[in-house]
This record gives sequence, C-alpha cells and structure tokens, in this order.
Amino acid sequence: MREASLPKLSQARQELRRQQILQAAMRCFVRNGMGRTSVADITAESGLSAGSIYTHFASKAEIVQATAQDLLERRLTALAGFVGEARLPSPAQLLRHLADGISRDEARVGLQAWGEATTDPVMCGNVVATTDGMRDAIAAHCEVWLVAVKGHEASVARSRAAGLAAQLMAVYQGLIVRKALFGTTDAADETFIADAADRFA
Amino acid sequence: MREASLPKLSQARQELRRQQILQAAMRCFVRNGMGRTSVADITAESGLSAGSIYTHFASKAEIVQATAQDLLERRLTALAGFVGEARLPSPAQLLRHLADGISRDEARVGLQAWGEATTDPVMCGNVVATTDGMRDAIAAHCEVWLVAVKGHEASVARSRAAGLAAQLMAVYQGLIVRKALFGTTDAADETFIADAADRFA
DNA sequence: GTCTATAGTGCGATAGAC
DNA sequence: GTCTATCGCACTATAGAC
Repeated sequence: MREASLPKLSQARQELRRQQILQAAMRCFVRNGMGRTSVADITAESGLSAGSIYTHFASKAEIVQATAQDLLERRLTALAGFVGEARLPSPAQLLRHLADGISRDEARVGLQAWGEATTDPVMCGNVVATTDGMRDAIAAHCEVWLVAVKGHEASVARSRAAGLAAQLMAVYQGLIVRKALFGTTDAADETFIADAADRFA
Repeated sequence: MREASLPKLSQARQELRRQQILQAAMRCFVRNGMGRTSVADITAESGLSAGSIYTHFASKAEIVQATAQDLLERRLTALAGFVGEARLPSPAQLLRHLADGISRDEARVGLQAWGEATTDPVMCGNVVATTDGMRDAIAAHCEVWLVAVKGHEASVARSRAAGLAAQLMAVYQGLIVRKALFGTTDAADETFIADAADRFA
C-alpha cells in the first residue's frame, strides 16, 4: 500500500468513491441479491468502471463484506445513539425503535448477509461481533432501566438484563425476517409490537 | 410430462433419486452455500452425473427451491406432530422443542434460503406460506392451551393466542439465526430458553 | 435413465492507454 | 485514478451414445 504518495485531500475523495460504490452495490443487492449481482451490475449502477472499482476493492467478496459491515455498523450506532439519550426508554420502547429503525431494503440485504455468513468466515465474524455488540448495549441499558425504573437490586438487575437482552435480540432478528420477506407494516405488526411491548415491560 | 409411459415401480425409484440428489445438495449447501455450489459439486457429492440430475430437476434453481421446500416442510410436520400429541405442551415447552428440533446444518441452510427468498419470488412464497402455516399451528395450539390450562374465555384466548404465536415465531426465527451463526448449545442458550420459557409460561 | 463430452455463456479480474 | 478492452475460467444446460 502506497498511501503516503497520495495528496491528503484524496483520502476524503477515496471515502466518497467508496461510499458511492457501496451504495450502488446495496441497490443491486436489493434488486438481485448478493450472489447474482455481478461486478458489471455495480459498475452500471455506480456509473464507474470495473477498473476504477478494483482500485478501491480487491475483489467482489470485499465489496459484499464491506456493504454488510456498513449495514451492521449503522444499526449498532443507531442503537447506541438511542440508548445514549437521556430518555431512558423501556425495553418495549427499545424494541419498537429497533423494529422501526430498519427499512425493508436493509432487512432484505441483512438476510442475504446472514445467508452469506453461514459459509464466509470473515462475514460470520463481523455479524457475530456486531450482534454481540448490540446485545451488550441492550443489556447495559436494560440493567440501568431495571435499577432506575423497576427498583431492582444491582446484582439481580445484571443477570435479568442479560437474559432480557438475549430475548430482545432474538425478537429483533425475527422482526427482520418478517420485514424482509412479509414486507409488513400492517396492523398485525402493530399489534405484534404492542403485545410484545407488554411482555417486555 | 410423460409419466404414464413409465412403469409403476419407477415412481418410487424416482422419489428415491430425488431425495438422493436433494440430500447431496443439502450437504453441498452446508459446506459452500447455495450460491457457490455448482451443479458439478452436486454430481460429485451425489455420485450421479449432470445428465441424470437434469432428468429429475429442470434447473439448479429448482434444486435450490426443492431443498428449501423440503427443509421447511420437515419443520412444519415436526411441529404438527408435536402439538398433535395428547401432552398439551405449554408455549414454553413448544419453544424449547422448536429450538431443539433443528440442527445447526439445517439452521445454516435455512438462513441461506431466507437470503435467497429476498430476491426469488417462488422461494419467498414458499417461505411465507410455510411460516404462516407454522404460526397458525402454534396459534391454534396456544388457544387450546390458554383455555384448558389457563382457564381463559374462548374469545380472549383466541386473540391472545394470535399475538403469542407471532412472538413465538419471532423468537424461533431469532434462535435459528443464533444456532446457525453462533453455533451454540452452550450455557447461554440454556438460560436463554429457560428465561424465555418463564416469559411465555 | 444414466452416462460422457461439450456447446455456449457470463463472470471476475487484469493490462495498458490516458 | 479512471477508462476500455479482453483474457481465461467456471458454470449451466444439452446432445448423443449406451
């Protein structure tokens, strides 16, 4: 890597190109899936050329991994931002926010990423790490909430929060499946969330 | 289709070949994923030839769909069998049975199928239909359980059962993600199930 | 019905001009 | 850094012998 020879401004431009490519890839993946999207598809969608793309990514697999990684990190930072606010939302509100915060397109590509992760160790590692990060953030928040709102003792709150976070993550993942494949934001989803909210309140 | 010209015995043999191919495909998908598995891989794994395989399936896509369909139907019939017994299991026991009844390999290919379903309408329809079937079976069972064990009134039980079934399905789907990518049957999973069991008891 | 062999196609990645 | 052009490969699906 000879990054030192590049002018400093180009680092920002490189990041811009990178995002341009990843966003084009995202649109292609929504349309045709990660497996059936060719590099030619991404060049057409991005308006760039194959040669250009291969200066920013070493392979198609790297584009796929980076797209998934960006998607995962957006979800993690969105969660961190939400629990970082002073509002101290309940687990039920947290679940609703998680469910509402993801678009159907994101849910679709997320499912594709899970599928890829079953056979791509790099991607599996990324998914596991980010998912653990989300679960830990949820657990930390639930622990605070259990103490502050529910008046639990600290040690009890800690162990309850761990189990609660794991369940919230499982429901969240199930909601992603539902949003991607069933495409609902219909009444059933609303009652589902409301019902689950009672259960986790 | 000229099925009439075949001797009657061969119908059973055809089904046998079909299963032989699908089981070989399943092993390939576990190893390399649906996208990266070639027909040549399936011929090698099954011990058959390409020509033979194409007399049983019109395309690779059809093999992929059939594999997923078989997997989905196995889960649905397993569920139907479990709730069909006279034991009247609680929702918590149902969840545990659902979680334990799927192998990691099945979970992996299930995730791949979800990913494919995001861009393949045929597969999406199969997944949605089977998932709805499972949810309906769970709802019907929960309704009976709510009346018989919890003493709920019929109309209350019906509406509660619908929400409960949707949540159980979401948790179940989350558990599939977990089993496929995290590969756990560790202590965390046990406490998770036990904890969720309390919640759904 | 099953085999071998191959036709035909589309892909990922690179070379070299600018 | 980006383009055009293309190489070489791997793949799906079929043809024809048995």
